[in-house]
Amino acid sequence: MTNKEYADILLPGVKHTWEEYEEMYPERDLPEGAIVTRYAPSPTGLPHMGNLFQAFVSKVFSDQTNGVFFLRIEDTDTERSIENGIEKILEALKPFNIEFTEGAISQTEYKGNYGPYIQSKREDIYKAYAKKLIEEDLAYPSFASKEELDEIRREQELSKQRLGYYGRWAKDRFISHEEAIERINNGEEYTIRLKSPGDFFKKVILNDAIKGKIELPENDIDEILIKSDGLPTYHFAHVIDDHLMHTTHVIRGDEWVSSTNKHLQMFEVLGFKAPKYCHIAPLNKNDNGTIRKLSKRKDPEATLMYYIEEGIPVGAVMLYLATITNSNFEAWLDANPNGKIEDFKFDFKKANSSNGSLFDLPKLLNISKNYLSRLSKEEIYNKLLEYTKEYDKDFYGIISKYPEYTKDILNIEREQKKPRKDYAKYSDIKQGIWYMYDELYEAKDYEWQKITDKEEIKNILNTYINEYYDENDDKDTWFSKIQDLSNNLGYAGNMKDYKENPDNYKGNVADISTVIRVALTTKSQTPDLYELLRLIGKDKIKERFNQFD
RNA sequence: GGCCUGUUGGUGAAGUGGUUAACACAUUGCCCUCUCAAGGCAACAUUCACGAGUUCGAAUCUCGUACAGGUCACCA
Repeated sequence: MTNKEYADILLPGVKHTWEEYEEMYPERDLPEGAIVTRYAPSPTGLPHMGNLFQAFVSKVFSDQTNGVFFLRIEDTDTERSIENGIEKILEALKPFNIEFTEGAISQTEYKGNYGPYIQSKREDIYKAYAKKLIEEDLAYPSFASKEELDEIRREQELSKQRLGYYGRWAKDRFISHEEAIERINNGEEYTIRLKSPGDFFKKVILNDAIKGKIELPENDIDEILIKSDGLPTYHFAHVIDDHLMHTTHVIRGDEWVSSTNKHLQMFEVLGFKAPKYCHIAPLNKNDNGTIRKLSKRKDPEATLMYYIEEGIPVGAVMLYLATITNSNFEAWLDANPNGKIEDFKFDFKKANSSNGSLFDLPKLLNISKNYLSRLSKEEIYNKLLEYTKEYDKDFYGIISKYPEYTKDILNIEREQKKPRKDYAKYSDIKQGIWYMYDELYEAKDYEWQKITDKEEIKNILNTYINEYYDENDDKDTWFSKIQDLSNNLGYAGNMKDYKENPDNYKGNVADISTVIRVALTTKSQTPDLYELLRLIGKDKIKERFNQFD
């Protein structure tokens, strides 16, 4: 019996030969230096921050070289795959502007010439290549059951040997074709394993684009290529797919580095050119002093929905991911405040090569503050509208009723060189400006400061509104009138005077304006009082001044 | 246990044989100021986990130790 006939028996019904597949997926026609990357999740749940980070890095590198960034679904674990996994992944990623140039669109559709992009639909392809290896006597059927494998492991542990199906432990390597066929005919289940040519005591070099040179022992384990359900293992699927899809850079989590010797070996054995590997460190978190990987189950901030629900701007999240990717991004942004992520040249060498970066929420919030302060009033108004529509319907109703008024409020000290930075999230905004709306304003819980005497307060307010306040004043005359008022009532209009001789005065101009501020808003801390008064208007100011008693 | 990787201030980090060891966040203090938010200025690692070695010279190179992470599935 020839090896070819043997391969046909082991993997029957394969429609195409590997040579045919090679022709079906030719080299890509791309400009010099174009990077082809992919995001290759298993549809076992929703993507989390770590996944987003990986996708972000992959996209950034392909974008800046006019390359390709595609989505491949790795669903060879039928047990763990969830319903509508692809749609859920796409939907979760959508708000973060992760768009793919090609790949799966839904369970049944895809775009691009290298599909299908769902591994369970590529079964024939993997088998075609497995057959090639069987024909070349580089792969063989293995009948070892779960129990037998457990037994081997036990023995290895007991005798303190390296774990795995290799060398003399790989007994099925030596099964004759005849015996194999007989056992198959008897209905025994089997896998296809690689006949590993590796020597554990020799080294293979992985030149990682991020981590640099890493020496690994050659792989000598007879890794499973095709599982007994006919689907490939991750390792085999990765090698076949990234070869056929012409991935130039495999960007993945660094939990894979210790398996990379297997992958390099498979590329070699199949005669393929291996891609460049870029292993990125995981996102960590400081949990009461211990550093651990960000966990989807334990950490709310690991889930993508957290950011949407909290109202943390997606744009800020992306800026934060950019600074984690290349720490010099931050300095660049500082020098180019209106710079876009697309304009920054990312570099693998500048990526964090250690054991992981701390995912620091306070830092992200700081970036977010700056981000929000740079938006125009229209931009922030529209974003706020979007957010409240989903998460604060009452407030949504109010701000959509008064669009121009709301924009003016949001614009206080905004469109200037050093804008206010008081909000890190869309959800912070309401508590900063609620008192500007009659629908939300309540004349109670006044935060009076130094001046608390009711009669004194009334006197200040009445004098101010009747004798001093004029809506047509510009800011300077507005303030000088407050100073006049202060002087006339026995308060220092000038802070310096007050500081020099505090005993000469009942108080100072700050106390006076605080009274006005609190009477108007109930709060002692607000944005610029001049703007607030102007926006509220004289009639309503009077109304509010009369409400507190 | 084997294999791989890492360890720079409270935190994230620059740094690749000669630097006063960048920068950012946080913190503290001062200034500015009608409150706040900002902004400005300053302080914060005599030292880069520890121990040896190479070198005129080491955070940077070598070895060892400690600690941390990853990985050793018919999961990805």
